[in-house]
Formats: sequence, C-alpha cells, structure tokens
Amino acid sequence: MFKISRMTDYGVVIMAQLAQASDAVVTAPDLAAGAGLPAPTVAKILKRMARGGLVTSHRGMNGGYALSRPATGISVADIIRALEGPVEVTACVDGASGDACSVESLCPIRGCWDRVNSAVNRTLQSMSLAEIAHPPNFIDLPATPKRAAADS
Amino acid sequence: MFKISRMTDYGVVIMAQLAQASDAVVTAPDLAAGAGLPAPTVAKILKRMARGGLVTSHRGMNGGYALSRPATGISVADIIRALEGPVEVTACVDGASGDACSVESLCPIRGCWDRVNSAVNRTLQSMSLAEIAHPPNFIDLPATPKRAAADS
DNA sequence: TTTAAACCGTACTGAAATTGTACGGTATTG
DNA sequence: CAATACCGTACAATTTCAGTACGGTTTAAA
Repeated sequence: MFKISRMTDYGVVIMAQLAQASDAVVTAPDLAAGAGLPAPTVAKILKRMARGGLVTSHRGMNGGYALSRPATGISVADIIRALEGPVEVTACVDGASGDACSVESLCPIRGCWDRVNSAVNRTLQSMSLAEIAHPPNFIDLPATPKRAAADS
Repeated sequence: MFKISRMTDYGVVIMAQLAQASDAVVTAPDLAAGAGLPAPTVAKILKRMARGGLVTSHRGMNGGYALSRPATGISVADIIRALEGPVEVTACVDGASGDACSVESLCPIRGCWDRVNSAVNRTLQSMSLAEIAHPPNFIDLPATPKRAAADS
C-alpha cells in the first residue's frame, strides 16, 4: 500500500547524484554505474526528467545531463511528477470516468482521500533535492560501486 | 503513484456501511448488494477486517458482520492496515532484505521517505470511520443501488 | 434432529501494470 | 568523416492484483 515504484526510488537517487555534480555534465551510463543500476533504465528515467524540465540534456560528444535548476529549487514532488504524472492517491479522481464511483461529488470518501493527498503533496513539496544530496553529516556517495563484489 | 488499491477503496466503503448499522449484524452479500460490488470480493475484505479485529463475525443463521468498536475508534489507517499490512511508502524498508539497497542505514533517501511515511500515517490516523459514515451534511447512503439501471 | 443460512479458508485463473531490454535515428564534437 | 551520446519507440518478461470457485464448519430455526 502506498508503496512507491522502483522507478521513483531510482529517480531520486539519480537526481541526487546529479545534484552533487551541480553544473557539470554527466553521462547516463556514468550515472548508472555510480548507482549500480542498469544503464537503459537510468536512461529512461533521465529522459523523463528532461521532458519534465528538471534536467537539461546535451547531445553529441562530451554530452550528458545536468540539472536545469539549482538543487534547492527541485523538490521530491517535482521528481515524482516528472516520472509518474500528478500525485493522486485515489483512482477515483482520474480513473473512474463516470461509472465506477456513482456517488461522485457527494461521496464522503472522496474528501477523505483528498485530505491524504494534500498531506502527501505538502510533504513531498517541502523536501528539496539539496537536502538529499547534501545531508548534514553523511558521505556524499562518490563513485562507490556498491555491488562490485556481489555480482561476481 | 501512491494510488490506493481498489480493495482499499472498497474496504472503506464497506466499513462506512457497517458503521451506519452500528451494532446491527449485516451479512456480506447484503453489504455487497448495497455497495454494488461483487459478493466474493466483499467477503474477502470482511474476512480480513475480522482478522484485523475491526469487525466481529457471527456465524450461522442470522449471522453476519458488525463493527467490534464504535466508529469513532476506527481510523482509516486501521482499515488499510487490516487490508494490506503496515503502511510503508518505500520498498526499501520491508522488501529489500539486505541486497537491493546496499547503502542502507546511511542512505539519505531513506530519511526522505520516512518523512513522507509519517505524514501519510498521521493523516490516515486522524480520520475516523465515523467522520466518513456520518458526514456533516450529506445523505447517509441508504440502500440506494447505484447501478440498478446501469447493468441492464 | 434435520435443514438451511452464513461465515471460513485455500487455491486457482485471468488480467493489468511495472520493469527491463533492444534497436534504429539524430545531433554534436574532434 | 567518425565516434560519442542522447532520442524515441516498440517489445518481452516478470510480478502483482482483482476476481472466482470450491468444499468445510458453525449456528439457529423448524
């Protein structure tokens, strides 16, 4: 329940890596290697980020991706929205087209989920990428390949 | 993203119906008919509710289900927990058993999701079933079969 | 005592979403 | 001109979810 998709989790990690490079341009394969994730998957995530305006792509040689805004101006909500569209808790509001939920506008349940929705959105909006990328007292995950020994 | 499952949506509706019957015992097929949902699905939901201690089952003739607590003492969080287990946003905390997320305890992302998780839980906990079942100015959805004319 | 209503529990089937992969195309730099 | 790296779509596999079916047990009423 309420579990985020793996893509979303990956997306935040990738963006955090990019935030540590600031204005530097990083290639998709390089980010994939740094995070220990399959390269095509990372490429797909970055493409969606670019489409959402969170990162800027540079084609050609020495190309790659870079944040299009300072990390302090990018929230986790922005990342999720770029990956999976607007954050909605209920299928009621976007999926049911007039049939599944017949009580619709007078449905007391709807108000309930809306409240949850607002709380989630508010929390996601309040968390900036900078907070995640530069934690108060942690290492800044350099090029540490986590599964270097695991995948034998 | 963050979308609740249909089962959860159904569960809240069913529980709201039960709340309006208070101490009365209602059969699973009756609740299913009132909500316009398939009977086996409703039965499955009620079984889980009973297993979670939210409703009490009465077997035999004139049996059925009733709330085991006043509606004011049952939160939406309780319902979700009974249906789908503890409310966790990340797969990190429950799914990955030591391999998927290798940075684990020093992962700054983890703290991020934990914050979201707390916000969601707090909101869900603050909403009681009574609020949904007896809204301030709404009808109390009696035996109105919503799709009586639709399924021809 | 018998019968019927209603819950109990597991297993199975089908469908849907998600994840991961591949391929050919385009732009930029050296 | 050649190599690098993003671009976009399409496809296959896996997993999860919703829905269904069946046989069993309990209780109350006739």
